[in-house]
Amino acid sequence: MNELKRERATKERHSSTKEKILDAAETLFAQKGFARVSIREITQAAQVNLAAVHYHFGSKEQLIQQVLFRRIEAVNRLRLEALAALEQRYGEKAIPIEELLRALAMPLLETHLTDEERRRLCRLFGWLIGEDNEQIRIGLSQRVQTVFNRFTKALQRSLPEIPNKVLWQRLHFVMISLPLVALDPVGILQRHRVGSLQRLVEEWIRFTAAGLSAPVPTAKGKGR
Amino acid sequence: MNELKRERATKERHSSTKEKILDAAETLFAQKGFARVSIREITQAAQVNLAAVHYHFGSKEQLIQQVLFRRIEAVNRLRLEALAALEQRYGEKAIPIEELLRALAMPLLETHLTDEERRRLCRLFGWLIGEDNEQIRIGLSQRVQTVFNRFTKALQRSLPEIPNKVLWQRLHFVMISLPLVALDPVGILQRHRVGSLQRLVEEWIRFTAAGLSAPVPTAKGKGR
DNA sequence: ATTGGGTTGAGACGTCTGTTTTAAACAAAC
DNA sequence: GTTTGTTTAAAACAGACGTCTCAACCCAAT
Repeated sequence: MNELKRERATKERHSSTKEKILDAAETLFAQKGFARVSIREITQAAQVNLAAVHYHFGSKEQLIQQVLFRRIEAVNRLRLEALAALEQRYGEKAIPIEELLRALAMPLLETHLTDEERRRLCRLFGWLIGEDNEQIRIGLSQRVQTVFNRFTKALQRSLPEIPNKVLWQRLHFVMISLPLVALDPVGILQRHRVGSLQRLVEEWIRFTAAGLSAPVPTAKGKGR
Repeated sequence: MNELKRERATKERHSSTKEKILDAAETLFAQKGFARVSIREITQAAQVNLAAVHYHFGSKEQLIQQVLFRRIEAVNRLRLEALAALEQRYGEKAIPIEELLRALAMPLLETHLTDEERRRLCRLFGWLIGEDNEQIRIGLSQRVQTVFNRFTKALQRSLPEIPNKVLWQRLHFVMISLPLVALDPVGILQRHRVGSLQRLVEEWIRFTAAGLSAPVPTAKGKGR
């Protein structure tokens, strides 16, 4: 009952106050980090009242969480959809690693994003790395877990000779480096004209695909 | 003249006010990020007067830069020393990629650091990624450049079949992922008992070595 | 012993922060 | 019409913030 009423009341023009706040906050957080953005800045950008943040979210801390969780869930959804499409396409056959990596990277490279928006999105995840708020870390790893499991399983079929545990670890290396490569914090794109981010990501795919496939040393002697 | 006087005056017990501030600031920045640490917090931890920060550094912004530059220069020094040692050891022969990667990783794994200090150091570089202050970015890439060039050159001798440009790019992937792996933001170490950070870094070395060595596709047709 | 410059101490400066409160509107549901 | 959930407006709160001032201090050089 409450939910229905709220839903209709807030859908005045398909962008509720809550959403406006989330959108503005996400943009600003991505630009300057969580601490350097004030609630006043957010409400001003969103063109809503200052008190609205505390009405809808309770505190700045909870707003930050909502911003992050909304975005990570969207990315997760896209990744799982891409994986499902691949599984349907390949059926019984193992999916090439490169395709799996593309499915992971794609949500950060969506064509409907401008280059600037893409950078913002990646930067948002970049800020996350230093974050040590326990609630955020927990909520985040919970949300990422299913994506991890599904992709590890798919990888396992493509790389049967590599133990599950090692694949898990290597997938971490992959997931950690991706947003940073897409963010391009050192400016590879400008320095050597790589052309486009897509080209850079293709290089990253070749790099990580080889890393994932690296032979593991056998228990006795050195596996060369 | 001024310099001499200052040098002697500040060397009261080999830890000057300036150094105490830098040390305390580094620790706190690593824990909470640059914005969330106040200079009152820093001076309190360093047991110096509040005004000392502005006397020695001018502003908080410049203090941040000093903290970063001091640390990156220390890491650079260790990396170049390790590389020089390798070059002496191997002489004419090409240095194995794994050894080069170890030389890059070593400064973050120095044994005289506790696990907690190591995490702090890596986290400090983590915060850096999101930073978009231009002065910091410029000062930083300047300082990293020589390390990059020297290691690329060494890599080139070990991987002659890979074009220089590609090696440069791949080295970026390596350098970006290293501090994050050492920081272990997702907690691989705890989740699967990898044992120690050293073990994890060895896994990272195997991963990145394979990535660096990945064959590049030839201009015509797909280089498989 | 006194001078003088690098250094420190304690305090105050506006300004901005997150948060809370109060009152008044507004739209839709019953 | 009344209720209910939402939104706005304006103001205030206490506290923290970066910065600045200025007298006091220390210690080598004269």
